[in-house]
Parts: sequence; C-alpha cells; structure tokens
Amino acid sequence: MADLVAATGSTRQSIYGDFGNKDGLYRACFALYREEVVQTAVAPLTHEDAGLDGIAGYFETQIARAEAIGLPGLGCLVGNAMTETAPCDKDINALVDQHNDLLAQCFAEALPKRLPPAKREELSQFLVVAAQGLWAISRVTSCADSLRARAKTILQMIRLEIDNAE
Amino acid sequence: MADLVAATGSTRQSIYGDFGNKDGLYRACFALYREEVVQTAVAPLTHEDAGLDGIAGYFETQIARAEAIGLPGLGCLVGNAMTETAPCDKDINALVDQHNDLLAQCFAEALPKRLPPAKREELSQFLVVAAQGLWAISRVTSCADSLRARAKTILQMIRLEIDNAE
DNA sequence: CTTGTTTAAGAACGAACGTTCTGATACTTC
DNA sequence: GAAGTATCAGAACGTTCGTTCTTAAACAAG
Repeated sequence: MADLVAATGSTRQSIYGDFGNKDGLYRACFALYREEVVQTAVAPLTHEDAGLDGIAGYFETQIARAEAIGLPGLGCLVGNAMTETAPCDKDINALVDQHNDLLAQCFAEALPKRLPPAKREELSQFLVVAAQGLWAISRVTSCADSLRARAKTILQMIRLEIDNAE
Repeated sequence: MADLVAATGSTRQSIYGDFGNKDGLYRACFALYREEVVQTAVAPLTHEDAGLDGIAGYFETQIARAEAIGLPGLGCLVGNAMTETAPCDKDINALVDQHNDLLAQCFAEALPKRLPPAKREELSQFLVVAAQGLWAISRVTSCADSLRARAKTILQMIRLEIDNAE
C-alpha cells in the first residue's frame, strides 16, 4: 500500500475511503481491468465478420499493450489471478471462469459460422488455452516478436483446421 | 513456515538448518520439482521414437498427476513461478527459461524428424505455450477430462500440421 | 471572520510472518 | 554412566504490512 501511495500520489485515506481495504481495491482493479483492458482486447473479436483477422487482432492488441508497458511484463491480470488468487478465493475463481467463458464465446463468434458447432466449441476452447499460455510466457520473455511469432503459429493452425473441416 | 512445520511434522530448526531460509527452501523445492516431476513428465518424450504418443504421454502424465492430487490443483510449479516469482527474481527467471528451452527441445525430439527444422521448432514452441496454458487452466478447473479434451485438441492440431507439411 | 467539512501527511497500532533463542529431552560415543 | 551432540517445542525478536488515529492545513458556506 505504501508503494501504491507513493506511485499514485494518492493517500492512504482516500484509498481506504474509496475501497474499504486492500481486498476491495484488488476486486475493483479486477473489475476495471475487465471493463477496460479485456473489453478493448476482445473488441476485434466482436465485430460482425471478425473472422481470423479478429482473432489475430485480439492477440496483437494484448501483445502491443505488453510491449508498450514493457517486457517481460505484467501479463494479463485475469491470467495472473488464475494462478495466484483464484485457487484461494472463490469469488475471484468465479470471475476467472466467467472471463474464460466470455473469451471462448468471443472466439467462437469469430470462427467461421459454417464450421460444425462442436468444432467451433473445440477450437474456441483451444484458443483460450493458447491465449493463457501466451500471457504466461509474456511474463518471462523480453521479446514481443517471439510472442507475435507464437500467435502467428496459433492462427496458422486454426486456419489449417478450418480448411481441413471443409 | 508454521503451516509447513505443521503439515510436514518437521521442525523449524531442521528446515532452517537444511535450507538456510525460506528462499533457500523455495529454490530447493524448485530444483527437486524439476528433477522429479518434470523429469517424469518429459520421460514419455525422451524415448527413441516417442512421436505424438510421447507428446500425448507428457500431457496425460501431468493431467493424471493433477487429478490424483486434486483439481482445481497446484498446477505446475514452474508454470506458477513464471507468473509469480520469475518477474521479481532473476535467478528463477533464468531457471524458468531453461525449463522452457528443455521442454521445447523434448517436444522437438518427439516431432517427426522428416519435418523441416523450422517447422519442428515452430511446433515445439507452440507446444510449450499450449502446455503452460493448460497448467494455468488446471488451477481453476475441477474437471480433468476437460483438460484431457483440450490436450486432445492440441494433439489433433499438431497431427494435422504434420500431415499438411508432407 | 467563523464554523464546519474535507484533504493531506505521518505517526502509531496490531497482526502476521520469517527467523532466532532458550531450555529441556533424547541419542550417540567413549 | 558421562559427556557431548542432535532434536525438539515453544517462546521471543524484529520486520513488514494492512489499517487506523492524530493533527494540521485547505477549503466551503453562512
């Protein structure tokens, strides 16, 4: 909290006044992160006819953000919560599940409608795994382009699956 | 440390005597985990002609272990370190990098030798991402079979890439 | 100007935690 | 059996950290 006060220029009073305690602050950050960062990142996925470019846009948005903040970086707050706080906190666990469901749904929307529903479901679940893997790696790698290369591989593989399903 | 003493039946004295401090204990655990758990998990990959079954074996070993310990579970210690300790600890960061390299190398060994080297490299890097994603998810999901389904998808996609490369 | 309310800065409190110390008990070795 | 060593349980110490209290300055309303 001392670091936070120093870094923000705010005061302990204000923070405790606004958020009650550290836990409340964390939850508020979590909610804000979902509203702002996640929503921005999935925006490319939610366009009508987002398609594979939309999926690529999701990855690129997050990678560019990581690059701008600095690598090795903060990763994804929800991804971090998945390994750090969710196992000990039922509420956060539920929010993480919710987030993963949302992400999967967005991916599914972006995948070609002509795919069999089971295939779309399968691939969207896969993309969630791949995304979480990428954000985990983003916490130890200092090279944004290696992340981009991996994202590209993921996209290629998805494309091949789609071609193959026809 | 109190919890640890209670859970192990050991004593503070012994722990501090053997490991110096909590950090030393963590590093020792990290090393032991790599020696035992990781080595066991990658064993299916290191057989001559491990092939895709070897890769499937790696995933199944870790999933079965998670299932035995209980889901949602501990995940992978190295994977957890990737998001928790590595960003603040140069030594651990280096060990995590080392681990990822090892994993990639094992995957590469298991992939068909007839693939172009660049493709093997690409796919092995992809498998590291996919694995880390899976272990992250394993910390919030209570269903081992959903992990198995995702591992299966990953394998399918790899198989398709291999077929396509020929 | 005065009074009441908000904001700022730091001290202070209490709990948690990593670590060490104390004193006693068991165990080895001669 | 004696002497030295290891092992144990718990108290105790020092620090960190989350949180609250104190005090004073800035501001608003009458």
